[in-house]
Amino acid sequence: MSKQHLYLVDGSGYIFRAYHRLPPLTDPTGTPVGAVYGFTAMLWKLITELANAEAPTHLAVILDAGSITFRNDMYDQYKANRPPPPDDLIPQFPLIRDAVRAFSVPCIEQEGVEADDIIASYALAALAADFNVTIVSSDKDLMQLIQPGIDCLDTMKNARIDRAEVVAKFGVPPEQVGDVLALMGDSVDNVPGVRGVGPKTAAELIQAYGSVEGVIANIDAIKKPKLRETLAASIADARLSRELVRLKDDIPLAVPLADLTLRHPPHEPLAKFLAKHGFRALLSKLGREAEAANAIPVAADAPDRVPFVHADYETILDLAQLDAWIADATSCGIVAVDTETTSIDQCRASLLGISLATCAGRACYIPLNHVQGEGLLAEKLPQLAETDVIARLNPLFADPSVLKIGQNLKYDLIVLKRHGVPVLAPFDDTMLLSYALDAGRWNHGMDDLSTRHLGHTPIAFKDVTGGARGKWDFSQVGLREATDYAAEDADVTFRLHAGFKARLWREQVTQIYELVDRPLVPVIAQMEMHGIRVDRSALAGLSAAYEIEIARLEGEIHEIAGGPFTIGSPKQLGEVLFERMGLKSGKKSSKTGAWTTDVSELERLAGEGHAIATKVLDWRQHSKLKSTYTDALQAQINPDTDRVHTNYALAATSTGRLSSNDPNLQNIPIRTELGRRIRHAFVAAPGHVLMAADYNQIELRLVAHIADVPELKTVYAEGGDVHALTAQEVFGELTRDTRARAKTINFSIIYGISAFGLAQRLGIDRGEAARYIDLYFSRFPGIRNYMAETIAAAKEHGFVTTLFGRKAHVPLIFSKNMGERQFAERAAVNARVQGTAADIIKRAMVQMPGALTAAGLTGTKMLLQVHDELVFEVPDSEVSAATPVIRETMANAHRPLVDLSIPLGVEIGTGPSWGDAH
DNA sequence: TGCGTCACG
DNA sequence: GACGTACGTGACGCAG
Repeated sequence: MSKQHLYLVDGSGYIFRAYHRLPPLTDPTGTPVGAVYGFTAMLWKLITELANAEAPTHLAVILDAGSITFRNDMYDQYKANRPPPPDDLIPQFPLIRDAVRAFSVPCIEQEGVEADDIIASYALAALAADFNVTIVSSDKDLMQLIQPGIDCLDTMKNARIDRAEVVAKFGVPPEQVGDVLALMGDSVDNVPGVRGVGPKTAAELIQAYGSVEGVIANIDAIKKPKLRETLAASIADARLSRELVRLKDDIPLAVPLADLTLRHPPHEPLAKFLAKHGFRALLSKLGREAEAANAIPVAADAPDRVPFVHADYETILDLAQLDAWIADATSCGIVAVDTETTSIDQCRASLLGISLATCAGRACYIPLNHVQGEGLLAEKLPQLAETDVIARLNPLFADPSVLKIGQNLKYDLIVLKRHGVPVLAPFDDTMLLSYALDAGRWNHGMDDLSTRHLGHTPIAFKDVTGGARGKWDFSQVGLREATDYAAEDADVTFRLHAGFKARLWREQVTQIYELVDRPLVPVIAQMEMHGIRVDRSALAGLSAAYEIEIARLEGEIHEIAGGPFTIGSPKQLGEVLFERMGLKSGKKSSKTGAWTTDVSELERLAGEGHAIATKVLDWRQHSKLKSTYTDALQAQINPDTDRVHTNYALAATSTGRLSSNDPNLQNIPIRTELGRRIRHAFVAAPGHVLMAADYNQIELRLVAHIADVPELKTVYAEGGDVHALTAQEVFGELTRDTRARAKTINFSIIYGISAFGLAQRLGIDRGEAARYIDLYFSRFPGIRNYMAETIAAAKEHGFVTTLFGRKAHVPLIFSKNMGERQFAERAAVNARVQGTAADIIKRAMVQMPGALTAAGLTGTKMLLQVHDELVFEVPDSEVSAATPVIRETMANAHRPLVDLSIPLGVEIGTGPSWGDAH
């Protein structure tokens, strides 16, 4: 006969996790119930779905009764930093007690102690009574309790945590976890710990000395001087922390163990509770189909109410079927769309199929060009004709009353346009919604979003196409499998949309999404489709010239080095320079222990007169230019258009900037004459010129505005020289040299200044750099305030916002590690400025097509964006008319959303090539 | 795949 | 007084 098994649910911990993981659902009365739903579903699962050997015989939910406990007597700052629960979570606490009662499960809480203490007391009492115990929690404090007969269950990850897991996680067994936790401290609970001691150090110390007291007794034996000092200074904190994390395990049991017996969930109260809050999926699981059908479901669509069932996805093979889906989409007023193609290159990909979803769990795939067999033997499977399907879908795609949803819709927009779909509007993009909500917190790819927000990981593309190497093309995937994969993507997109859309207003990012990022999609799609003309033979000529130079330098380098080696291998180069040749003090070695051979190091050697260093630098420059630019760009020319089509990533950066890839056209050389030749290979089409329009010092202008520095604003208003002003203010005189140094100082402000960094850039010592910074701040006190306020805002919210309301999350601002935290502080300061500049140029791009059209400039095309620069291809006849339109559009791009107290300067140049347009 | 390096704003 | 040190990207070659 199997043992009795008590499950102790850590209610508080679970509620918070459910709240953050689930979308903001509301019940029919408008009460928020997302966390209640998550909690109820978890309890249901626990009671009904565990296999016999693990099934609970006894169950209790433990909650925190109040925020003041006996630990506050020990330390009044305990948990003092904890923010109050979010507004819409507060009304859910009583509902969770209702839920527990509806299951006829005891709900235990007690003033003056924490849920963890009650759990500890019950766990040990039950163990003594020969129960098995499972603690449903992922709280690290509770892991102290794990021992034979007691384990932890993380229901979110569906993972059991036993002794071995604890050892793997903490480096010590459960009975020593409390000692490790005490040394580490906990910033959330405000357990002081020992400064500078993280999980690794704490584990090492406890492994060596057994306990906090053991460490204290052996402080003198600790090798690292810094650690020894900190520990010696923190003995009181360490002892206090040890007591704070110690669980109180002898609380009298408020409800005797016998009363925790789990009875089969009584249907009536539970059904009533589920119906009241609209939890239809659970009602049907309870066998209450009728009530499920009648209940008003939770609003905001609970995406995880509906399971993912691949078999439910439909393959569309006849027109009547297709028409039914189109009718469904039209009556729903909303449809998720996804395309399957032969390539990730949107400008070359051809269409294989289209999937649609009209509801969570209701999705289909319309295969168009799937084949059976390979190569010449490939035979097209019976499917609907592409032209017929496109003709039927076009009215839906253009229907203003039907919202189209996509994930990275720019891709689909381009592919579909190339296959006869002129319009896809109105639309929402889940990738961009996620970006507006969570930029800087995580990536915005569909698989990650699905796993994170829906708790479901979609089928991986490479699993469908046969292994890592992609044995097959997606065209050869069978229709059933293709449907499982493709329809699931549309289904996931549909479900993600509901959750994101509900958060948009609440989290105040509607403007950035609706007026900046979303309208940019068709604009960028057009730019990518236009592409830019590249002179292939010019590139080939450069490649050949670089090749000769590389070969020559290679010979000379090997000669000096006394033998051949791979110059491109930093490892080998370092060994040659600093070991074989014995060059002096090539000290710097990094994490891998290898010699540093970067530009600054080689320049130092060159300055000391080592010819080999100069030659290696030269070799590096030539091989960089050849491999990354002249060779690679030739290969990127699209044979159909004879132009290069970059791909702009709209949700890749943490600050709101775009990024460019395949190929990256935002890092084409310009700073050196040698590299600049590559820019001359970017040319205008016959009868056109290239026009480059740059914002002048936009980020520094924004600093002047945001930090409200009167002197800087005046200089910008009067068209003066800001670097000259800075030179005058900081150095007291204006010379070529002081102006150059002032320019560096101004840049350092944008990046979040540090004396060390500035010293390195200026080649001066730290003290001097610190004096300049002090002087700068005393001259422009607004800047110091602005930086402090930005950092304070980041610490309060975890993000900073641009003038347009874009959020840039900086999660490391909460790091215990000082280096990481300072890094986050600099990133926060920079993100406001960099992000606002990104918003401005994005607004310019959104408004540009309309401005050009309104001026009758139908031949002028926007081709590229390089952060503060836009590149256009302009017919010769339109050059003089286009210049003022582009200038005005860019200079006024912030209006009417934002007011600026400085003007935005725009510099415009034209020429036959990009190199000539600057 | 991770690292070092270097191209850009 | 020590810590590590500018902000944001993408692509390449090497070596495990």
